[in-house]
Amino acid sequence: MSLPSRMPEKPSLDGLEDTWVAAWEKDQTYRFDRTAPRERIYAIDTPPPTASGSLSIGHIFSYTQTDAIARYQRMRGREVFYPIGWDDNGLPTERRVQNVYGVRCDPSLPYDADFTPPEKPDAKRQVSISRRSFIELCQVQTTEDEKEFEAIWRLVGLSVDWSRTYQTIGADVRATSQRAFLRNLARGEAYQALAPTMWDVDFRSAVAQAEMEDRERAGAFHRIGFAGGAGPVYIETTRPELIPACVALVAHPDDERYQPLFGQTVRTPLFDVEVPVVAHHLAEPDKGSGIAMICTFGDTNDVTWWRELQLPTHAVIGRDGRFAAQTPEWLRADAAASAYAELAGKTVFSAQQRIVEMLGESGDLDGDPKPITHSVKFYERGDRPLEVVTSRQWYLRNGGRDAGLRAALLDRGRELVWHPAHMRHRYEHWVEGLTGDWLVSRQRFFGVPIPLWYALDDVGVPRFESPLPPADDALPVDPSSDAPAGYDESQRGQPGGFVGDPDILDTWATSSLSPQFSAGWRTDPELFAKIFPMDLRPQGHDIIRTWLFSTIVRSHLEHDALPWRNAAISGFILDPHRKEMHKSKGNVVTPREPLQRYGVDALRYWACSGRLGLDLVFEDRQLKVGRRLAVKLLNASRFALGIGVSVDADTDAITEPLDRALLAALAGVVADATSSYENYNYAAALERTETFFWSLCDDYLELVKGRAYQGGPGAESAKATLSIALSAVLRLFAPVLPFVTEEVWSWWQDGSVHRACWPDAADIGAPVTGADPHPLRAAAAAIAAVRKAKSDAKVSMRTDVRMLRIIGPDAHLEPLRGVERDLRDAGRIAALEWISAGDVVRYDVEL
RNA sequence: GGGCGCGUAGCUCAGCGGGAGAGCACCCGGCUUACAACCGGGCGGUCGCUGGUUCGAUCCCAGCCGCGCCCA
Repeated sequence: MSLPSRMPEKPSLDGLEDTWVAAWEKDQTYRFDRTAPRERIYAIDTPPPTASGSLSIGHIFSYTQTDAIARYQRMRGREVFYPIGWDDNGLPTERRVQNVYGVRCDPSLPYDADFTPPEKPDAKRQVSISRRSFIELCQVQTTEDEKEFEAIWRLVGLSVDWSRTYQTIGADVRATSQRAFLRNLARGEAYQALAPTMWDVDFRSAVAQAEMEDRERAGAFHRIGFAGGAGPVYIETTRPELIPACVALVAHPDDERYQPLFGQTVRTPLFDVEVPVVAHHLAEPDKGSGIAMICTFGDTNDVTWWRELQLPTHAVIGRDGRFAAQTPEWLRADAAASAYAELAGKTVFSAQQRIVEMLGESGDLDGDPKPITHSVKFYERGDRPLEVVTSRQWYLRNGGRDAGLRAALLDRGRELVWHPAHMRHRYEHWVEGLTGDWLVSRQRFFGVPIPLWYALDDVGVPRFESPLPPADDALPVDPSSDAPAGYDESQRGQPGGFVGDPDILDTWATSSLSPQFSAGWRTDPELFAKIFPMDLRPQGHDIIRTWLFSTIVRSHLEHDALPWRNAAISGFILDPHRKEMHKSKGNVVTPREPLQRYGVDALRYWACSGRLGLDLVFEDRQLKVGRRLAVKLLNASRFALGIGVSVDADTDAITEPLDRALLAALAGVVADATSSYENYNYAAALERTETFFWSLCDDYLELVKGRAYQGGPGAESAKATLSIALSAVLRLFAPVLPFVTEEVWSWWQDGSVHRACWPDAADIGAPVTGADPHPLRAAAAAIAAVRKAKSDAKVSMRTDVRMLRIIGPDAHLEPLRGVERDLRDAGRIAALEWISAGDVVRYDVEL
C-alpha cells in the first residue's frame, strides 16, 4: 500500500504537544479576529487563574471543559473571543514578594522613584517600601512567574488568544476597577458608613459576608448573675469576657418570666454598671435561661439589637483582637476600673480565662460552665473567630438592604442560562440570604487602592462626607503616593490639606469586572460593544456567591444587563478516596507526571468525561482509556489512509449497503453530538462519538477490509465512505483531543482541523438518502456470533468457517443479504445459508 | 435546621416511562498484512428502601435511609 508522504512511518503520540503548540502559535490558529460581525462572535469570560500557585489537575479539569466548548464554537463558524489573564492581585502574591525581595509594604510611605530592592533579601529584616513600589515589585515578580505558567497552559492545548493576556494587578485592570467604583459612587451605589463590621483580628481587616463561613467550635455556657431589685437575674453566655461591654439584657416580649423586669435595670457583675432590661423578638426563650446580655459587640444579633433598640456603644475589643489598654470611660468607677485592669491588653482568649476566675471568686458564676459546641463565624482564610468592630468602611449596594435591587438581581439570575440548571438555586439562596450591602474596603496593602482622597479641615480632621475623586483619565491612581487635583504632595496630612483613603478594594470588587477589563470597556469601547454581553462564564460552583454574583451586580449597575448569557458551572476534582482535592489536605495532584505518562489528549479526555457540575474522581485508569483512544485514532487513520482516502470523496461511488449503513449511522452520531454541544454537554458528545468510533474500528473496518483491498467499485465505495467517516470523526473528536486529531488531519488535509467546519449531519446523510444503520448493526451481530464460535472453540480468528446459518425473520435477513460478501470475507466463511424462521435471530456456526 | 445534588455490575459512570448498558478490573482464548501499549469471548446487577400513579416504573410522585455540597 502507498501511504501519503506526510504520514510518519510509525505514528506516535510522543512529541505531538510540542509540535502543534508551536504550529498553532506560528499560524495564529486561535487569533481573535475583531473585524468579525457581532452576531458571529462567541465570547468567553475565562476565570483568571492565580499565577502564584502551581498548576493543579483541578485547573486542567475545568479549563479543558471550557476549551472543548470554545473549540466546538470555533468549528461552528463562530469567531471565539477567548482571552485569559492572571489573577495576581491578592494575598498570595503579597506574601511571595515579601519573601523574595525582603520587603514589606507600608502604605503611609511616599513613593520613591529610585527605589531598588535589597540585593540580599533578609526575611527577618524586611525593608519598608511604599505601596506603589510594592505593586511594581509584584508586577516584576508575577511577569516572571506568568511566563512559565503560560507555557504550561499552552501545553494543555487551551485555544485562547495568547496575544490578549492581562494581569489583575496590571495598570489597565486597576484603572478599570477604580473607574467602575467611581461611577458606582457617582450614582450613589457606593457609600461609606461608620458601622459595626465583621473583623478578622489577624489580618486586621474587615471582611464581607461572602468571605465568612461558620465553623463548629467548642464553647461553654456560663451562668452568671446580674444584680436586680428582686434578687439576681441569671443569664447564660458563651462570652463572659464581654460583660464589660454589656449594654442591656434582653428577653422575648412574650416571655412571662421576664415581663416584670422590662423597663427595670440590673447591675453587671464585677463592673457594677447599670443596664436596662429590654424586650426583643429575636431573644430565644428556649436558649439558656431565656434572657441574654447584649454586648457591643459579641455577634451579629448584638448589632441588630443595638441598632433597633438604640443602645449605647461600649466597645472593649480593638482591631488587634485585644482588650483596650486604657480603661473605658464607663468603667471609671473604682471597682469597675480595677476589674478592667485585669483584662486590659489581653486577647479574647486570655481575657475569658481571667474573667471566669474572677466571676468564680466573686460568686457571680453559678455552677460550672456547661460545655457545648456551637457554630462561630470565621473569615474563610482566618484562624480566629471574627470579632465585630466599629469602623468606617465602603459599601456597594448589592440588594442586601434593598428589596427592589434584590428582586432585579434575582431576575438576572433567571435570565441567565445555567448549565446545569439546578445551580441557579445556589445563586437564588445567596441573594435571598444577603444581610447587608457588599463591604468592599479592605485594610490590606496590596490590591487596587480606593481612588479617593479626603480634604482635611483647619484642625486636620478628614471630611469623609465629601471625598475627592480623581479625573477618569488620571486612572489608575494610588492615593498614598498621588495627590488629588488642586493639591500638592506637601499638603498630605496637613490641616487644610488632604489624606488619601488608606484602604484597598476587595479582590472580588476587581475580578467582578472581568468582562469589562478583558473586553476593553475602558480602553476599547468599539471592541467592548461587540463583545459585551458575553456568551459564556465558566467557573466552579464554590464561587457562585462571590465571583458570579458580584459580576452580575457590577454589570447590572453599570450596564443594566447580564454580563453573559450562559454560565457553565464545573464540579470539583476528588482524589481516589473521593475526597476533595485541596492544598490544605495535601492530596493535590500536579499534572506534570500524568501529562508525561499519558499525554495531554488523555488528560483532556478524562476532564471531558466529567459533565458540568459533577465532581470527578482523578484516576489513572481513565487516563489510560484516553491514551488508548488517541493511539487508536492514529492506527485506524493509518489504516484508512492505507486503503486510500481523499479530501474530495466521490459520493456517487458509495453504493455498497454496508457503506451506506455506516454513513446513516454517522449522520445520527453527528446530529446527537451537535445537539449535545449546543446544550454544553461535551461529555455526552464525546461518549457518543467514542462509541461510534470503536464500533467503526471493531466492526466496520473489519467487515470492509477484504473488499477494500480487492479493488473495483466495491473498493471505491469503501474509500469514499472512509474518507467521509474519518474526516467527520476527526472533527467530532477535535474539541477534546486537539493534538492527535490535528496530527492525523495534517496527514491528508490542508489547514487546521480546529478551523475546519463542524460536520453536518445533513451533508453526511445526503449521499445515502433512505439508508439506515440496520445492515451494519446486523452484520456486526453476525460477525460477533462467528467470533464467539471461534473463541469458544479456542481457535484463531483466522480459522475458516465451513458454514454459517442465519435463522431469523425476513425483516432482519433481507437487509443483511446485501452485506453477505463483506460478512463472508470478514469471517472467512465458506458458505452462508439464510433461513427464514421465527422471531428471534439465531446463528449456527460450523467450523 | 433549610436548600440542592447524588445512591445503577467489584470500581468509575452513562441511561431516565416499555429490551439493564459501557469502560476498567477479573477469567478464558488469539501474533489477525492499522494497532500485542493489540484483538476476540465470558463472568458479573431485587437499578438504596417502602409505598403510590400507570396496562407497564431504574426512570414520574411521596416518605424514609445513606453520602456529598451550599446556607443558617
